[in-house]
Amino acid sequence: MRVLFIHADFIEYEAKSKAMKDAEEIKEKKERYEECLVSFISVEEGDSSIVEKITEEIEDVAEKVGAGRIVLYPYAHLSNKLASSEEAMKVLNELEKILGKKYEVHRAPFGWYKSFIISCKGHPLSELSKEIRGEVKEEESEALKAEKRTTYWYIMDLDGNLHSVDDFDYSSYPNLKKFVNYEISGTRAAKEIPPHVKLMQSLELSDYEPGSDSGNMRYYPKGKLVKALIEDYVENKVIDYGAMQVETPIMYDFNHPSLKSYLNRFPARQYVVLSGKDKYFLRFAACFGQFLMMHDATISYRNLPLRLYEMAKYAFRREQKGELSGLRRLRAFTMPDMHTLAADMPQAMKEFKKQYQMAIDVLKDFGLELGDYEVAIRFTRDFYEENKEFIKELVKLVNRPVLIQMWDERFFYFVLKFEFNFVDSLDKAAALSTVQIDVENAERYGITYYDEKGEEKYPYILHCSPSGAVERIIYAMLEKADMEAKKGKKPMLPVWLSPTQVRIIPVKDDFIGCSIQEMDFLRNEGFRVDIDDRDLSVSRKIRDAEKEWIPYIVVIGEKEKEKNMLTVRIRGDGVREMKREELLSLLKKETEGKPKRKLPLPPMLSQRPKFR
RNA sequence: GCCACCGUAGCUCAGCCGGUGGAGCGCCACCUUGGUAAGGUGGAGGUCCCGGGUUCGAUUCCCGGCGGUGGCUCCA
Repeated sequence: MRVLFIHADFIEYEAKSKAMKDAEEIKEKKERYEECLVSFISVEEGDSSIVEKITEEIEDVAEKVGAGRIVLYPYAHLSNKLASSEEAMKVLNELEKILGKKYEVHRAPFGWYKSFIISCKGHPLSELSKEIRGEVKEEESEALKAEKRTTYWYIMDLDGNLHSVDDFDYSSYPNLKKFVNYEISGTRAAKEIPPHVKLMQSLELSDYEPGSDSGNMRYYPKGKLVKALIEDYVENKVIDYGAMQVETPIMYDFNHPSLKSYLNRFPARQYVVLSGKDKYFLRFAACFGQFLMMHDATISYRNLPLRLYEMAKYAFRREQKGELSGLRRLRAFTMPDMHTLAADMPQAMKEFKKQYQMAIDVLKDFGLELGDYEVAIRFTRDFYEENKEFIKELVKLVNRPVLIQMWDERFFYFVLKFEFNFVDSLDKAAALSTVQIDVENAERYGITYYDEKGEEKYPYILHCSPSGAVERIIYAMLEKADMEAKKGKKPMLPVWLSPTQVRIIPVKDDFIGCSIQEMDFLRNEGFRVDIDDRDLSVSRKIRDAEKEWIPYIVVIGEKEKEKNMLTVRIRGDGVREMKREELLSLLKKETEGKPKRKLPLPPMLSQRPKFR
């Protein structure tokens, strides 16, 4: 329903002629009402099921402007998806009846061309429009209610026994306790800005962008580099795993039949793009493009498991404003998204387990070990009854108790799912890696393969994000670094992700020349090196380098030149003298097997602007 | 969407119980040529978020907006 409210000194209207055959019969053609809230109403499809909600909204407005008299004025011109005239009449009559209990209500005739004169009061609330929608929301909350009724929570221990979440002994697993609280009851976090927000700003990684919508961040050169390296890393990982990288559009037609029904399964709000007369939504994952591609492909059982992968940049979810938080929860984010077609459940489970292991490995390379995150495994009761041993094996692989959520019935499109959840210092949990076994969408999208007998079949689809959103990885790394700093450790990023890996500090200008030589030596090996050539004291330059979390700081002066050695300050590990080759092999060791990218900033610090 | 807090220099913030504003950092200049977490001096830089009200006078008080953040609801 769409409503335009005008708080009026008076409205006067006159029914002129019938606009349709089944216009209602009327006695009085002309009416005038003083001091009233005029509600111009377009009844839309499905409104008859949300009359209650509509009355609440209208009452809300009437109360705000202090109106005791309401004029309901059928007005078809606010919407392009009008309800049938029968439904519209029904809704209007009901509104009149319900509102009539509290207010003096008048209704202008339905189905007539009318002339009217209105005098709007002109105060701030005197003009107001509302779109009242309930259809999707109602369905969703029903589903949610049902989910809550039939959801069971457990902790599974290493022997595969299920414990009630209330009775489990969490003394060795404080973070699991926090995670369980967060999942089941929600937490009251302290009123604080999350530590990673200050870090992302002070390290010049990323920042809020006031010129965009909330939750759309800007990334400074260092942040862009870290992000790009994470993306490179995940991309390499899934390609090694056997995925085929593709690229798909970021916006889709609202009215595409498969997408439409899938959208209804996803309650999150979308960004809508209006282009001419057409309406599109921005993708919230890479599912659509990949599914549509798979739909058109000719697939043999020999091709399975078949894996498509895309770095969804961006995925858009129009989260509620108050829910946005730094890099933890965004409206535009970067998500590696892989979909695997599996012939049958055994193959799907085999893939699931491999991807589970891959996720563990991936997080480890970002410095997030088992114990830095909590594991949740969710499934339907049927799946569990048939595959108890499989679940136990998953728990053994992480070697720690796991939160279990079980549903009597399947509410979502999957029968099995896991996530790795990072628990931060404010006791908030955020999902990182996840894999799901989808039993619904192959059919919805018409994705099929031909089996050994040449018969066309629906495969299972695994959704996998091996790392979770790239921004969330940065969030988790920064939050973890902050926790370590609070324990007295020096916070840092893994060396392969450090924007500057080696900072060279010449003791005075005379040594800039040989600093450049040292820089070039390491740079030719693919490392990111810069030189602090600013006119500042050595200790000041050290301080700045430490504040940037630079893993290796090299001071070059007379001593070094004479002895042909480097004095290297290793982050968190004191100062050591070494040959340049030794530093090189340290760097190689720290970054082995990881992607490399060039320094995204001028190597001379005097050339750099401050972004903050 | 609801609630709370905040909005003053590029950044972090102080201040004004009403008389058109400060600090530190950063930036610029000069001095200093340095040895492992801040060398010194000086300078430039402001629509005190916007609109209205009260007042002789509002950055300050009041009302209303807008923006930001945090919490709640929500989170496939």
